[in-house]
Amino acid sequence: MSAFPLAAAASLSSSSSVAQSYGSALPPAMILAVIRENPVTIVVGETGSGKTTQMTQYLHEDGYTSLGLIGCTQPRRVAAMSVAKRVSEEMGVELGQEVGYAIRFEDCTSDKTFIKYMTDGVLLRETLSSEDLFQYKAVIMDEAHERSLNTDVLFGILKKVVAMRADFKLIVTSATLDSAKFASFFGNAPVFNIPGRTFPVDVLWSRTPQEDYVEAAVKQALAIHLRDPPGDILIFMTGQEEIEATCFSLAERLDQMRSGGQDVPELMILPIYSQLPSDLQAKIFDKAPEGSRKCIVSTNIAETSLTVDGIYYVIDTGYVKMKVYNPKMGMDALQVFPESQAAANQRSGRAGRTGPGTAYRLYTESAFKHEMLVSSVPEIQRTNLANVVLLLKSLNVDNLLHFDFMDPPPQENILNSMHQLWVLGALDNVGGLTSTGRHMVEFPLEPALAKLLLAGAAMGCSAEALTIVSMLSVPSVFFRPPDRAEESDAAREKFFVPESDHLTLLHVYQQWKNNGYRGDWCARHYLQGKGLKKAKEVRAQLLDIMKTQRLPLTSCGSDWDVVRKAICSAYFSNAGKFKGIGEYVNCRTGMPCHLHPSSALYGLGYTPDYVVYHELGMPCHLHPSSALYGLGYTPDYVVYHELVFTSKEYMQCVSAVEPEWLAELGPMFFSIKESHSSRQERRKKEAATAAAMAAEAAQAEEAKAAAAAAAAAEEAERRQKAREAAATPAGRRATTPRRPLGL
DNA sequence: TCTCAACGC
Repeated sequence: MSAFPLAAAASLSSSSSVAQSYGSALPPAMILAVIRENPVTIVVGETGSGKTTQMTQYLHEDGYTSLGLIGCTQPRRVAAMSVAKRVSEEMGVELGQEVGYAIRFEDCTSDKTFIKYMTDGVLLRETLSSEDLFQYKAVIMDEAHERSLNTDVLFGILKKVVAMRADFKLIVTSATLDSAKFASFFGNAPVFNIPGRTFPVDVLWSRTPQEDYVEAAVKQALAIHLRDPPGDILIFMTGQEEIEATCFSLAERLDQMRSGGQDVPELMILPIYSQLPSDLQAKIFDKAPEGSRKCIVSTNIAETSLTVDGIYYVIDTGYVKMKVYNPKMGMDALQVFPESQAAANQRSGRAGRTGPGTAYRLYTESAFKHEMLVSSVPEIQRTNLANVVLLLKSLNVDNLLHFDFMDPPPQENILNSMHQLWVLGALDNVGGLTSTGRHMVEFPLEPALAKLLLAGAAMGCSAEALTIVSMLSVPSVFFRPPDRAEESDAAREKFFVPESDHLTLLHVYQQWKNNGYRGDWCARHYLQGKGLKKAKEVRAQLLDIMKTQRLPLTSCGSDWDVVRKAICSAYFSNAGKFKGIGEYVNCRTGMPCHLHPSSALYGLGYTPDYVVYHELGMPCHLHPSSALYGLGYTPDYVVYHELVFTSKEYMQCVSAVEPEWLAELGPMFFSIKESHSSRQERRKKEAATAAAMAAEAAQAEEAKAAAAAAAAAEEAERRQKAREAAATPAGRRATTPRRPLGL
């Protein structure tokens, strides 16, 4: 048996009611003995304890793999891949053979595989085809304290598996903070403590609350740079805008000092956030030249996803951006909240990976103790659960309100998600799965996108739907370097299909295909080649699933109106009705959604005689990245992929739709009837004594509407022409059908 | 009032 590097310092503590004690030195044999004797074991292992790579090998050496697989789940794909690679190297086998990994759209395992690393979402999906996970003898849920949505659902499912199978072992890793809670959820499971090998970090508090934490962080970073011994600095901010402001201000202050004659050593200022193009991201791993140091300004991405060595100083603003779902509004809000105490400790810990470090917290100790939650609200309690509901339904969980969640989500979220699925035709009137629902659950997609594929198949445009769904399943392919924002925006606009952001994505993909899937073509048009390639892979995998589902692959050619209709049938719950310049209202909830001034739909309007009827109305905005933003024509009705409140209620990924489609495809929400205003008009006219005058008035009204419509059409045409003149992607006009919508 | 954290199936 290989040496267990953790054993020397490992100890076993017990949960409240299991009074076992194993002393301070714990050989692997003892850990394995406890696992043998208990169906569930909680392992508290700090970062750097090596548990992720060692535990699977121990279980293998203890014979668990002779009868089945050992699975180990990770919250992130890169972790699943890199850990599998390392373990395969340690065991001297080829990756993908005895040791492999599986992530969405990528299965790197074989018949020989007995240790399998995977994302927790993959294991969750596997429970669909084998409810008791019979192929696994043991599952290790790593980083379970992060409490991802999938982890939490798996908790409930694996608890059942443990109850069903006496031969199954579950090992859950947790942070110290949650170990008692985890142990109690799994029936007083024993708890191991495996100390990590990180260095101590001095925590320094702000004496007074900071009004402007960007300014405070800049000052602190400069103070460290000018005063303290070598070692790199990591600053945590909430988002891209703050990061850029911080970087700018730091550079400016350094310039000022130098031009004032001060001798300031060099400081590499490095922003990092997920939307940053990957070549710029990679710079944070460059070593600072001798005599200088680097200062990384980061979002949460450096809290868990990215680990940079050499950090001795952490500056923590104390805030974090989080998505919170509001079921009443059907909207996500992306808002800044104080971080949790657990997150603060995690951030501080980033200063202690290479040597003893210092964490500067830009808030008071009292704020930490009294204003911060001990740990973050688990994702399952603040998210749309449509996907989870669909999955549990297909696992025959009849009553979701009684499902054994460690922290149950608000009942309202569950009921709202069930309603969404009913609306999409995935659930019947008594909450059972329909055949549509059974088709949908086969796709590793959110329900609306799965529905879009099914609708595409039914309407003869599944090839186009497939491309759009694939493009929405990868990070945005539009490349927007902060220093070339205008150029890249102009490049993006050349691909715009004015009536639809969804069709714009389709257009980009088709152009890329027409240009031989070339990388240099991507670079020229400010597109992420990597993302497009990924979309192509995703498309192929989804196509495989479509084949097994016997769904036809058909193209509608250049008749893209059909595609918009398919989009409408997936997204009619997210319909917005034109309200005023730049402003829409969600037809159902009354939620506001605004057109962004750069939308194609912005700035023009007309009044239809008939409307899709709904009294409520709240504004929603077009996102500035939308093809519909500010380009000059305004459809009366749009559907959107997602509504997120940031500075405003912004719709993301918007398509114009015909009102009669909404009535046809979403009859539970919409019916066509005469609008209030046009009814009044009619009655007025009826009351008029002179029939001739009334007719004249009507004529005048019509002429006005026609003129407005013509003007709108002309304007749209003009803008289109202007864009075409500027556009370079070959053949765009030839392949993009368009007509001014609803005019 | 012209822009969004980072994860995942």
